Amino acid sequence: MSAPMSPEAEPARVPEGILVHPTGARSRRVHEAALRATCDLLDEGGLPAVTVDAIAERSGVSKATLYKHWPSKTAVAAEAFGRRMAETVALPDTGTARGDLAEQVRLVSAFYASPAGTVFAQLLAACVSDPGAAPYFRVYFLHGRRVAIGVLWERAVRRGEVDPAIDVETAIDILFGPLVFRLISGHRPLTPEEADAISGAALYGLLRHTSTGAD
Amino acid sequence: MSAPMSPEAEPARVPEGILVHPTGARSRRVHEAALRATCDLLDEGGLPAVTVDAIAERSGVSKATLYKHWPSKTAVAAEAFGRRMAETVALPDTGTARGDLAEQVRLVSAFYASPAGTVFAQLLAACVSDPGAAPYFRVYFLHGRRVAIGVLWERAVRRGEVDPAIDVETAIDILFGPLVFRLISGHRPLTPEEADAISGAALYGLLRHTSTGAD
Amino acid sequence: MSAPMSPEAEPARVPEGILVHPTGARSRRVHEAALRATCDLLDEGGLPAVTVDAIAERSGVSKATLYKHWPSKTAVAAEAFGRRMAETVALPDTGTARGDLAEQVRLVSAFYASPAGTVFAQLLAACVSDPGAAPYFRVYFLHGRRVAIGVLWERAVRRGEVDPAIDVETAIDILFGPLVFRLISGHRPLTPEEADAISGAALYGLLRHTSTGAD
Amino acid sequence: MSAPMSPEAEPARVPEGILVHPTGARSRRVHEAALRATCDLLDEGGLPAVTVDAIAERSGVSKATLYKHWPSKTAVAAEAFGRRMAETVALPDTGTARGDLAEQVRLVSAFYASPAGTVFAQLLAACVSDPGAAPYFRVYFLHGRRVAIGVLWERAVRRGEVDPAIDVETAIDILFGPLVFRLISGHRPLTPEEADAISGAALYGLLRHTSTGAD
DNA sequence: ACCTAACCGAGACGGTACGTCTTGTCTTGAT
DNA sequence: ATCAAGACAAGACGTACCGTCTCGGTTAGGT
Repeated sequence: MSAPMSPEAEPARVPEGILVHPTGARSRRVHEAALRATCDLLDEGGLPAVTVDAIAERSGVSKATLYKHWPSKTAVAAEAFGRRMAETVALPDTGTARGDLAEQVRLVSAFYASPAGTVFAQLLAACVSDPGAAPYFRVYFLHGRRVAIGVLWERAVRRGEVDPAIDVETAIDILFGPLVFRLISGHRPLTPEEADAISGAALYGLLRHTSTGAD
Repeated sequence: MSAPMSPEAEPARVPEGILVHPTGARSRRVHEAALRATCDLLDEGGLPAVTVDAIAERSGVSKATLYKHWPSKTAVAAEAFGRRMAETVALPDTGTARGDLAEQVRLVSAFYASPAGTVFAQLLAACVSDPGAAPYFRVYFLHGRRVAIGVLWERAVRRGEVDPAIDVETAIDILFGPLVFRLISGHRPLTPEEADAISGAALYGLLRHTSTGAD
Repeated sequence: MSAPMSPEAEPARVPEGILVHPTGARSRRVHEAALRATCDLLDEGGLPAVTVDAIAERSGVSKATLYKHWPSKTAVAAEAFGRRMAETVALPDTGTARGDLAEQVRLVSAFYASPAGTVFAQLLAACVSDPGAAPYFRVYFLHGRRVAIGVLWERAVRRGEVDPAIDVETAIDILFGPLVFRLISGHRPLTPEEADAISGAALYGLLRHTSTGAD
Repeated sequence: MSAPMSPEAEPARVPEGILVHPTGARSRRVHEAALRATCDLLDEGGLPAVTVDAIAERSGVSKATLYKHWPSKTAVAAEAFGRRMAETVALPDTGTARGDLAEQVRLVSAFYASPAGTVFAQLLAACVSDPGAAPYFRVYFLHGRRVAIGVLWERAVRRGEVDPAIDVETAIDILFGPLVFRLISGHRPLTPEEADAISGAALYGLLRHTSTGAD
């Protein structure tokens, strides 16, 4: 949680792609005013409501200054959204890996189906056409989520419940990629039942479990 | 594959959300000219190059007419892209389900990593902020793909190689959702190795295969 | 009042610039339906509300047919307005020429200040950018007015009250030109008092009346 | 003659209806570039050639900026035309009021019959359907003309040649209203002879000069 | 009673201009 | 030196209206 954008501290240790604001005293004030205004705008109208002019007007930070702190409005929105959502990550602990992971898939599915999930989808989509914003989204939002789930996975590996040969990144993508796909394309709903079907298939695999008896 | 937009044929059987242009004789000419021009634009500059004005200028179809045929430029691009890609679906046949599915994941991964994959990502992203275009993308692109993979899955089910309790939709999302997630967010590369890791984990499941010994 | 556009009668005796509709039986119906619809539109929103599409929709007359009967929408509006206003010309008879003319100036001033006067101004203005419509406005509206005032003038000439050397056309323009100028440019109001000031100055001339005797 | 649009000078003393652009340093450059381009367009194709897009392209001033400086393209054209014509007002001095006024009517009549007169008519007409532009036309064109003629009239009043009871505004309208009427409606030509007929009738009045004694 | 034109409705279409919106750069002046 | 305020160019957007056109259906008048 060390503030990765603290400018005067170590401006060199910059996560690649993330701007470090100019020199540095009123910067903090500017930074936070902009993020707060952007949060409000996100609440009111989602990403479409986040306009550089709107942020400038709300926050009292001028457009020129905004462009010194972020490469684009999407980056501001990504950072604002990421910070706001940072506290909402609550890890389940059901006692078993399959229980934890299934519950987590349910939770994320519910999150995607909520208003905040809409904003998430908008940000994800915006990053496609705005590559400069992608690092912000990864650092300020995705990273925290992946770390959290990494904890679950590590626990499961330690317990010997999951296949240790599988990379945690792969596991995450298999569990949540389907949800993301549905969120974006909207070809299927994001209900708890669907979430369970997905986690079930992901945990046990698509192949037939012939093992037990004769086929 | 009867032209689904032929108006006088069956104007009633409209896939929901897909516009059927008003009456309809010169319509066909207009429709195809617009799609052809849009394809060219997609080739040259991806979705950002697809502008209503550009389509109009290239195709000789006026803007007003374009808006009578499609709800937005994204819809035109989705239909154009979908039609163009319709023929490229080639199903592997390796003899086993796990071989077929793994190969298909590799193929799709390669597709996503290609220039056309970039356009795919742009369209997917655009549909988030342009709901009117989503049906076009689903009908003209996604549908064909899902049907094709459905064939693979059916074959696998018939062979008894995969778990028949798993819905084909769920299977598809688990196999390709991770690829889509990576394509959009760019947090991980789309290499053949990664594709294999994903298909492997999806086929065999995340849980530890205790099967060998006593359970 | 003889229908000057009756086609089968004498299609040759066409006032220059006025279209004579094709051959001729349903023509009358079309003609009148269009004019009636146009009148309604003029009432509701003035000339800006008169759109070719709007006339077509209201009247049930197709656009193509409208263009066979009139060169432009302004022409339709001019004819419609002219016919509608034809009956409103009421000539004053006060006993003296100066009384008649002054009263007429007051009446016309009041007309210009009324809603119908707004439409008159719009039509006049439209004729500048739509030369094809000008003949319609002259024939169906201005002509009747000028004829009516010509009667007044003739009477005044016969009575020996006005200068017989002055052309009636000149007299008309001097009396009403100022009103038209004000109507269009809006630099001065169109009140009864102003009307009297204008007719007074026009009747007695701008020069000082030294005639009587010593001053 | 003091630049009436200099913003920082006295932004309050605004002729009603005339926009005063927001703040204002580069404003002057923009303002003049737009007016110059508009003048060129007026020369080449009259008011119909004056298009917001055309002005923007020619002048390098963006459309959005144009709309911040003027309420409509007609307003730009009116200001451009007015400024351009400002220097052309040359007052006659024949020694007598009737000579001066008659000559002025001839001059204005000739002006109306010239290409510039066509533009004048177009602007006058456009102001009917574009009320926002009318103040511009009055302030930048009509006002100068009326002031100039006011000088003539004052001189005539001082000389005791004209009726001092007649308001200068009324006199102006009676002398030039007929010309404007003819210009717009085109019912009569604008020849020098007609101009003399008009000024003669206006100066001496319509009533018969009878009266008293010998002529 | 037909038959053959002309006429008509309906409305799609290309074209042109509109007025608005957002982005990212640049300038000015105050702190 | 930094910043707010905001003007500005660029260019896409979606709409409106125009005038032309193509399509069938209808009506009439000549046979």
